[in-house]
Amino acid sequence: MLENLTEMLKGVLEGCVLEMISRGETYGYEITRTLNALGFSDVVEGTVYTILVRLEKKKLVDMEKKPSDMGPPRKFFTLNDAGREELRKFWEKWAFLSSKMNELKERKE
Amino acid sequence: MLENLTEMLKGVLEGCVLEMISRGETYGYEITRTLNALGFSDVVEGTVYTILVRLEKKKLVDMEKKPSDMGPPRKFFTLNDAGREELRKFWEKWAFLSSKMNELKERKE
DNA sequence: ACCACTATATAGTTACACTTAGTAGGTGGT
DNA sequence: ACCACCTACTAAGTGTAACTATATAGTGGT
Repeated sequence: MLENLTEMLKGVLEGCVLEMISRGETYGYEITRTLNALGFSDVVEGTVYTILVRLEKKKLVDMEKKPSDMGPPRKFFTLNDAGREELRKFWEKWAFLSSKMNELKERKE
Repeated sequence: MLENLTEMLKGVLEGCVLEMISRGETYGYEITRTLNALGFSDVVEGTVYTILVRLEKKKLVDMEKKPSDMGPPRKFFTLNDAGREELRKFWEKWAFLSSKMNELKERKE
């Protein structure tokens, strides 16, 4: 339906994942499905897993492996303090960009 | 003041440049100054020129070189039909992303 | 046995903003 | 004449993050 969003998602998708984790313990496959349902229909598992690996490396999330009765074990993620701070900064940046883009779009001369 | 916006600008800055050109004939140095004044204070000439080269390669803009009384000659850019179509798509994508991000942010459960 | 769904991992590619450094023209001060 | 500073463009190289493609594995239904 809509053209390729890829480039516009850079720096945004990671924030979305952080936000989703902040709503409560979740795992990669579920995050992917939620993103798809939100409207980001082209986001696939591979993309989300690389983000999760990155978040773990940056120590913004905690992880706990738990069995599932629907398939292989799941890796559940929760935000830690650093993650919450990062998320706060993310929304701050988004608000800034968003307002500037609006300013540019609506600007009359 | 605000942290690094770099990643979030990917796919956005090019659209901003297109928008600015659509407002009337302009050139790299001026676009950079306008972006800085808008609030994108870290955007430098080098970044804008690479975008302009790309836009020309993609044949979204027309270029005309003109002398300046303030320094070296300027390369003035104008949008062509393909550029206007690209700009329209850009704002469509931005509107989509923007609304989805808002949905995610405001979501209660 | 085969397929579909659930679930994770990862090497390689691409795109784009950024860094850094260079070239050049014009003005004003010393 | 020289220098500092602003104007104006170019281009090679870097870093980051989303995407592509593929592999592995558990569970349930036919």
